Amino acid sequence: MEKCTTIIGYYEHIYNRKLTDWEKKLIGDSFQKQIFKKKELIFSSGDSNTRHYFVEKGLLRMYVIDSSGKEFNILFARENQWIGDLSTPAVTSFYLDAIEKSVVYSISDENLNLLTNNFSSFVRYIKKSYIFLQRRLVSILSNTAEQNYDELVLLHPELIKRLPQYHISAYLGVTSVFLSKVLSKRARKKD
Amino acid sequence: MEKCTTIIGYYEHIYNRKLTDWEKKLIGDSFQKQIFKKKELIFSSGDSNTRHYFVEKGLLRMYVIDSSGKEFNILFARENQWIGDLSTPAVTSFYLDAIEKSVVYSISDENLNLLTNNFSSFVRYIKKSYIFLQRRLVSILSNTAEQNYDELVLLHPELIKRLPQYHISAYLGVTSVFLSKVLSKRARKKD
DNA sequence: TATTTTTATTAAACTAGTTTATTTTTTCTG
DNA sequence: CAGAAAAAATAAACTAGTTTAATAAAAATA
Repeated sequence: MEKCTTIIGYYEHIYNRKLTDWEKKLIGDSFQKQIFKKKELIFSSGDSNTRHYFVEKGLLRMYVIDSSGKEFNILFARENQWIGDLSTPAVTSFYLDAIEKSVVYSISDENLNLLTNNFSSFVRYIKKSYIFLQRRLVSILSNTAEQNYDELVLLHPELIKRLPQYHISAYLGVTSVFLSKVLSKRARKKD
Repeated sequence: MEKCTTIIGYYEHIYNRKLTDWEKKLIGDSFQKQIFKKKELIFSSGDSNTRHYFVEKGLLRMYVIDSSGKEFNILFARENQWIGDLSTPAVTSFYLDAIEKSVVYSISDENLNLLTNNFSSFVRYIKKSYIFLQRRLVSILSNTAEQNYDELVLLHPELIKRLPQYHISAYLGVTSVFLSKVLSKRARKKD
């Protein structure tokens, strides 16, 4: 499986030892070498079971498109970096494309799990935290403070009740004065 | 170790099986029950080797304070949720405090690693990704677009060279028009 | 329940960032 | 290297969000 030398090198670096032939075979069988040309779309919002990508050469970006069609970049990956939606195999809300012609090794979530027997609670915790944070970043980048407030009400109504408003505004990235203005304007409209 | 019933219950839920007495002892020895009163500070920016916290009862928040003294909340944790700075044992730039009187179980990063033998490359990848994203969120919340541009130039000069400016603006969460304006204004000043 | 402290509201002047459209510059391709 | 296409700059009118400061309402505590 000489085609996977970069990935094998990466793992040997991470583990700080040579890999066995068996391990090398496992890697060779799990990863798939792919070449994407400039601007090529790798996965789209709506796709499920997206793969994880390790960049050998080139530059990828993961991004979202908001309701008005605007793109917001979430992450870039260049040589020797990983990129992908950690919420896989769930349906993704991200797009992944190549900014430059890129050579990558991709792996399914299932194979990656097999490779790294990662079903411990801590891994779940990190993964969930990461997905949560990613969602937040997307919201902050692409929504107004008012939209983010509504989202918070929808997803975490208990928090709204338990938190003083100034903690909520700091969470949304706006001043307490502004949040108060937004809410009072809205309350007035309802009457 | 009956004091850790919540944590043991949590692990039994995660693993979907009963824990052995040995495992229960390990948990009992690793975790430390703590009670924090309302507004009590748990850790501060500058602290190193901060612990991970599992909330049994109450509400915690992790936040940053920007250069102008403004607070931005990064994460809240209520019953049965974890909170902590995943970049530990490195020096943290976060603050953690209790919004309500809280009962928690805390564990050191070292013990958590022992408990979940998590030295696989995938765990490192998630952890690094998470820390990276967290840093980005903090920047987006607390800096202007211009400051974020400077930070990007400082930390990732290669990216600036490899990316078209409109991808950078989308990364910073502003329009390409605005970034262009900021940069040209600054270029004019330099002359 | 009266008082103090904390939290939320309002106002007004200001700044950061958007939108749309046009022009200029740079990069890609035949 | 000419022409087309992609990216960057500019302008101007606009909106989202900030700042400071004063007032009002709600919550905690004696």
